[in-house]
Amino acid sequence: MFRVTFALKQRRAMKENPKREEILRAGSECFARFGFDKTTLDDIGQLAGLNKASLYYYFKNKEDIFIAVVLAETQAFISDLKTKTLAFSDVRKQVRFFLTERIRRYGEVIHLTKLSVDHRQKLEPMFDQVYEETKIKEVAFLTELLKKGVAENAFSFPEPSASVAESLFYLSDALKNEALRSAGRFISGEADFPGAIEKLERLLRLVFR
Amino acid sequence: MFRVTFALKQRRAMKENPKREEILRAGSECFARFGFDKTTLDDIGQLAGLNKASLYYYFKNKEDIFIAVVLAETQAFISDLKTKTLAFSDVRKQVRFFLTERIRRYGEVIHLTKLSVDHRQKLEPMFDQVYEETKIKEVAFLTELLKKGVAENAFSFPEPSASVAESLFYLSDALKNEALRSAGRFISGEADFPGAIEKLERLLRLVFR
DNA sequence: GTCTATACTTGGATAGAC
DNA sequence: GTCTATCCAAGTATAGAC
Repeated sequence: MFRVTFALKQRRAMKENPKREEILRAGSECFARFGFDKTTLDDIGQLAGLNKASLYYYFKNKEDIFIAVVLAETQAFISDLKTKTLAFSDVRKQVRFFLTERIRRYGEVIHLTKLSVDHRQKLEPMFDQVYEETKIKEVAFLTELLKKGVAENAFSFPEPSASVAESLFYLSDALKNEALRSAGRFISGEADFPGAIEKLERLLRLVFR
Repeated sequence: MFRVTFALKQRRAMKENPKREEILRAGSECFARFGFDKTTLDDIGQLAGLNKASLYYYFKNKEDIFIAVVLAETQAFISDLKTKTLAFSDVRKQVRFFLTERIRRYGEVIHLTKLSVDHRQKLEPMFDQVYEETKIKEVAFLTELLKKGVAENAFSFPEPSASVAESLFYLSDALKNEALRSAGRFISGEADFPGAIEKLERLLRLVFR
């Protein structure tokens, strides 16, 4: 329910506000290059072709721009992940790709989370919110994949596909987060994503026999 | 003459001022990560373990720190280049490596030149100075290589080694700069150094028969 | 030599003209 | 909707205590 409201707001914002979109593009570029702290509203404004004061017409403050950027990037990330997943012909390969790729690709998006300790604490609730949003969609997608696999007799489970999907998703996520945490959370650099992917693949080999 | 004075100043500064050295290390790290504009004196001070006001005991201002960092990095770059060059046994290979490697390696040092247009104009004379400094040393080194090659009968020229060295050096430099300029000078990113190296190597094959 | 205090400049944010 | 003017906080730089 919240999800629907949210998605609608997003879609409307995107379709009916080209300037807002432009600001998001500018923000995304600046945050990626400089990180949150080192990005100024002048940076974003100049890139978007607007006076910095005008940014406040579209967003509450700098953090709000950042949140919107993270949200948009996450959305695009998931959307692209689904497309790439469905390009595989074999359902097992789809499941495997979806679960491992989201770990690997997380490393590419993570530049957005170059935050000072101060801002990290302030923005953490927002991250959790985006995270919950995304989780629901991802689990739903994975559930569809599994159901399809069961229907095609590619594999079978003693439990409902939805529960299996949730378990597998949490597994993938736990491995991703562990890789992150061991490298200092929200600090880019040296998270061992390849290690996490390797662990996950070994586990999938067991699950699929 | 200027060169000698300069080198002495450098050496004394390095040997007798461990704190100054520490500031340069801190500055180098910050400038590399954030660029000149986005680096604050607090960033450097904290990393060097000094109050930002104390930085002014060692340096005139922020630009002065930046200049010293560029100088030190350039020095280290050339010194390392010489060592790596002399590791080759064949004189021809030494010449070839020296001329191509300095193009390739320039790309790694270039992060230091992430400057706003404003600061770029202000600091350009300084860059030219460092550049002239370095050029003399590099040409001298290349001249030695060529003389050695001639003495060993590895190759011969109708002109003095010093003039040939200068010509070859300018060639290498022109190719480097062209690659830079086509990508927007002092902007890192997409300079075509591989292309420049390729051109140079083809030319060297002609020069050495 | 290093720091605190402070003058001056730039960045984040608001008010209000157009 | 967008901008100028303006407030307050952070950044650059200086003066001066210790």
